[in-house]
Amino acid sequence: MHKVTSLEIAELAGVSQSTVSRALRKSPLVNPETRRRIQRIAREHNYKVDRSASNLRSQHSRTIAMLVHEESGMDSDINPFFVSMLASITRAAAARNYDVLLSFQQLSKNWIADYENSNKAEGIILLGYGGYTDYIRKIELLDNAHVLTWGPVIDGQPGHFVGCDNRRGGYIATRYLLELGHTRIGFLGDISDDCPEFKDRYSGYCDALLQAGLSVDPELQASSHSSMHSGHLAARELFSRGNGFSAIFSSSDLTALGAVHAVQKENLSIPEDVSIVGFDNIPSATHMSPALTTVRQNTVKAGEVMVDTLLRLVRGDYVESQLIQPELIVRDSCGPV
Amino acid sequence: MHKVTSLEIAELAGVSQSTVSRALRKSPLVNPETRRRIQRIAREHNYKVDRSASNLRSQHSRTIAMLVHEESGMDSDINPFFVSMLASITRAAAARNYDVLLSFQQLSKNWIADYENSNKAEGIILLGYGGYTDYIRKIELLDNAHVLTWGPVIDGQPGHFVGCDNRRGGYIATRYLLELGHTRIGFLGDISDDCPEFKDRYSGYCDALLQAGLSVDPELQASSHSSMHSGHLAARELFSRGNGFSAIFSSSDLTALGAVHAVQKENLSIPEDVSIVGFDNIPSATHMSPALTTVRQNTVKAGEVMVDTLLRLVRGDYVESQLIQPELIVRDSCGPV
DNA sequence: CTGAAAGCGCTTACAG
DNA sequence: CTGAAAGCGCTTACAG
Repeated sequence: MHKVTSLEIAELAGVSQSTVSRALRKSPLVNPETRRRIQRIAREHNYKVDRSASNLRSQHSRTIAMLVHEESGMDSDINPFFVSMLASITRAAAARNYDVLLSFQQLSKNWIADYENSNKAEGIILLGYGGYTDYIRKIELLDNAHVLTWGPVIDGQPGHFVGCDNRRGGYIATRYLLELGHTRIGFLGDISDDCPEFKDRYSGYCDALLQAGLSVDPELQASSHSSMHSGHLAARELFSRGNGFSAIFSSSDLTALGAVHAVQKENLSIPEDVSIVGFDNIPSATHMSPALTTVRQNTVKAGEVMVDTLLRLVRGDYVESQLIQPELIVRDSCGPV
Repeated sequence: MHKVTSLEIAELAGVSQSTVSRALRKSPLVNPETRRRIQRIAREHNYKVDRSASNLRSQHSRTIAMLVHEESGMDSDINPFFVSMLASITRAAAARNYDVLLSFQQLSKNWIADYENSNKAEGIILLGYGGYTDYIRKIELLDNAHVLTWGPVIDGQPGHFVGCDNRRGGYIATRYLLELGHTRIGFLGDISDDCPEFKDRYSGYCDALLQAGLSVDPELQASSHSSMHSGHLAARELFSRGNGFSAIFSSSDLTALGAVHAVQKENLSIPEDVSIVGFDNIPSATHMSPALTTVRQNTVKAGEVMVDTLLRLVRGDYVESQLIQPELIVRDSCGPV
């Protein structure tokens, strides 16, 4: 199959190659009628501008790279939330005429440098989970590169971040449970410095309790990372402590899914005996029974903000970390105490 | 930040630009010592070959495109199985020095043509679900393009496919349940022509039953596509028919997850009252309780086979559809009748 | 509004 | 084993 070039389109249209190039780039310099004719001929011949040539000449790849990194290897639960983010970012990029290169790997300084130095991508979006402290150490080495991370937004941290207002998310979830009359509310999630996002959700949980005149009982918190298995274990630990609780705020939906199993194993009903609120609004949250009340992180918006922010970074504009506002989605997993 | 070129590396190394190019491409023509020196200098200056220039000159993009398409829009369950495939394909491509462009969108003839005509990608991998009949109609329009699909392998179908030996998978799952003494085995999955993969799994199920001297009871089959919600409904339908069964073979793990919920809602225990076998071996299958016995589709192998097959297609080699052999993973969700 | 021309940074056939 | 040179297919400054 012969490859059509702009020169051939030019001959067919009876104009110069430069005019073809201008016409297809919608340059205002070209006579509208000429432009239309050229576009028609290009379409008829399935002509597409060669991206390598275009990139080389213009020194822009119009491509961003998306790196999904995991500390723990591939056999862990991949959080469906990240899959949504992946899709949103890809769509947002497409809408701005950018392509997305995908890579799954450990985070390495080389990988990042390679993508920019080789002109494969103008900037990089990092999605992942795992230890924050390790992570931030690697990010520090990269401050010249155009790298944007989905994650916790913390004052003074190196690098550029976009993330959810986790504290606010924790607050609205807990306040909702308080309004239903619950006073003994469990919290499922790792609140160490290595998980600042969960820690912030916990802070919001504490804010709500204190504001309601209640105290925070550390016995009601059980560590869990974002997986069904881990959530199941954490909920069981809460039960085994025997302190009694009528509601659970789970720092992720996957964790909540595991907790639901644990509750049902105790022959308790949701929401009659135990109310549960999750975090993320993954697709399964709608489909499980009872449908899960949860805190939605707006992935569509997040994807757009991330792409726009990255492109500003690429242009050299000043960029601040940004917070996406979460929102409570009320479904069937919570009831009055 | 100044961009380093091969010409500058050449000056630093005291050789010509062509020699730098050869050295970095590991050409045997270059004196080994010279090559090492050039490589060292390139490394020290963070030099990376400009991909646009390299691609333009060599007329190869060393990139494949991966299109994840959905009939049903983004708010459906994304099957974790596809996420594994995505990751495996990306890793396999990376191992072969290929980049992966990602796109989520409806399947369109244009999209495909654009990627090849613009030299963005040498070939395309299609991952998705939804109606097979619609799908095959679109594939038929593309037979010149380098497109490979993960899906059902059917004699005489247009296009190029790699898929799991679904019939065999259905057979080994059902045979295992038969060996445990089950004779009334439910099947969850859509067996219409629009879902040839599930239909094949059902054929394998029938094979095993017939081979054991049992007949196939259509009342024991309930339609379901691959989601928790749909699996939950299908299992409930099976219960409501009141025919009695002691085991369920579910045509996907997501469906099995929904069925587990339905069984537990009936106050029945797994595996004491009902045994369940799934299909896919998604990460949650390990983590749920009881851990799910399932048919594993080897996504790592599948990713490698897909990339290799696509690259052969790109080279113009003759390519046959290929089957990946499934394997039964025994966990805790099945017991003797 | 249009064309001729330069040049982006490589790869590789050709000559030695 | 090495270098000089052509050329991949565009974009865009320059001249008209």
